[in-house]
Amino acid sequence: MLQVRDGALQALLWQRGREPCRGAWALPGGLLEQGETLEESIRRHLAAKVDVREVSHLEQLGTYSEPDRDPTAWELATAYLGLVQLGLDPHIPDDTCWHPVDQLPPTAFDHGGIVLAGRDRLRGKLSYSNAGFALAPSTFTLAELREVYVAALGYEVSATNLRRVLERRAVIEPTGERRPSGRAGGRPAEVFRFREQRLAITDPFAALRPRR
Amino acid sequence: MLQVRDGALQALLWQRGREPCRGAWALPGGLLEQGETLEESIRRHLAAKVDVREVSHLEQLGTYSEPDRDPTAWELATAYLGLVQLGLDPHIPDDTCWHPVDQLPPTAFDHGGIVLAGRDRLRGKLSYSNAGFALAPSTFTLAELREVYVAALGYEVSATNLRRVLERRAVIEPTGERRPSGRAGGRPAEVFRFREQRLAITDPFAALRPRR
DNA sequence: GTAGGTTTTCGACTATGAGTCGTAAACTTC
DNA sequence: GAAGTTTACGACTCATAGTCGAAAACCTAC
Repeated sequence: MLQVRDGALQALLWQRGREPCRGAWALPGGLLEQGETLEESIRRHLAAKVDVREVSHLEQLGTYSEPDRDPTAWELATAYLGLVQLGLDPHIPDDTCWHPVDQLPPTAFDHGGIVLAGRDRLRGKLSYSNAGFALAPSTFTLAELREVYVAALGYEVSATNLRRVLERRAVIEPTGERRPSGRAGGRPAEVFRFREQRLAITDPFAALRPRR
Repeated sequence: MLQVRDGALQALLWQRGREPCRGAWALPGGLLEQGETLEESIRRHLAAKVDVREVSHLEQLGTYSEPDRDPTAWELATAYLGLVQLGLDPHIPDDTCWHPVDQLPPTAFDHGGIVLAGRDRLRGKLSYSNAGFALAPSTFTLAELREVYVAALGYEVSATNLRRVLERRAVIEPTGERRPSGRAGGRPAEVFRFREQRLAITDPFAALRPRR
């Protein structure tokens, strides 16, 4: 579960109370039940930590099968990447906490690597899909959207470019509204929204494809 | 397992001899054993059908968990995408056969969808990675490489462009050799090779990233 | 040996998309 | 109203990709 908070991309982890890996931080999850889909299982276990309705996107990341990933038992794990929009602040239990993905605490099992894999997957998708919809609030100004992209990608992006690129690809559209900027005044910003609220690849690569 | 054969992208399938799905075409695979990695398991089962040393690339595709994907039992399956270079012709058993991915026969379970997912994954990676190394012969002329890309992508690509793009990204390099073209004569073609024989992302997106 | 046919290579031109920058627009506060 | 702040937008430049045509380098046949 990833979300942009305080200008940084953060992951939701909980601190294990018992062995193995007591005290280490782990991803939410648990065992699969009979006749259950992996996605159903993830949503069920996730529900113990957050309100699942606040998860705007969920996709399978990969299945980890190293025999020694759990020192006490032979267990496979299928990891999912979940995204929460900026601004939502789901209620979470006491043993649970958001951690910046670039400063992870000691993690249980291979969960640290999984978080980084999720981060990288997200970074890729931000460039060739409308994945931003799952991180940004439902409506936003360009300055706000820019902050989301900066936090998630880890490098500067220009608002001018961001607007041109996303508007040309028909990923975002203006709502027609305006929103006064912060307390310092200034020209009110246009309000935008994502056209789609589910993942769509933005016709990725003109590369190598004939024009007509 | 995908390979370009006869100018088309083809998948290796075997025909089931017994229920369930008797007579339908299935992907090679089988059950995971204790203490085994998923990749080890795939290689072990694959070895029953082909010489695994001829598989130039293998990556995890996804895990399928629909409860009714196998009508007789509740089973999860983790699918892998394997690639074989053009020109190799692995020895395969009698019940096994290559099928063009765009004209699949009736398939067992959800294997048809898995093949299409593998095809789409490949098509994406051809555009933003050096994945071509796993489909092309170890050395090749531009005309040959073009045929590989056309077969895999499903649309025309220009040899001029292909060369410029892949050379600029430092994905391929000339070997210095030349190879006389087909029987009709003509200027001998330069021989190229991929720089890397393992998957590498080709610094994907200048998009949104500052130049300096 | 030369002429004609074939295939590949390469340069020139064009189109498009992206990065940068500066200025205008539209507000706030004093 | 003046000064300050923030956003929007146009103009310019650069990089990359698509297209086309001519030249290069070979073959075969006469």
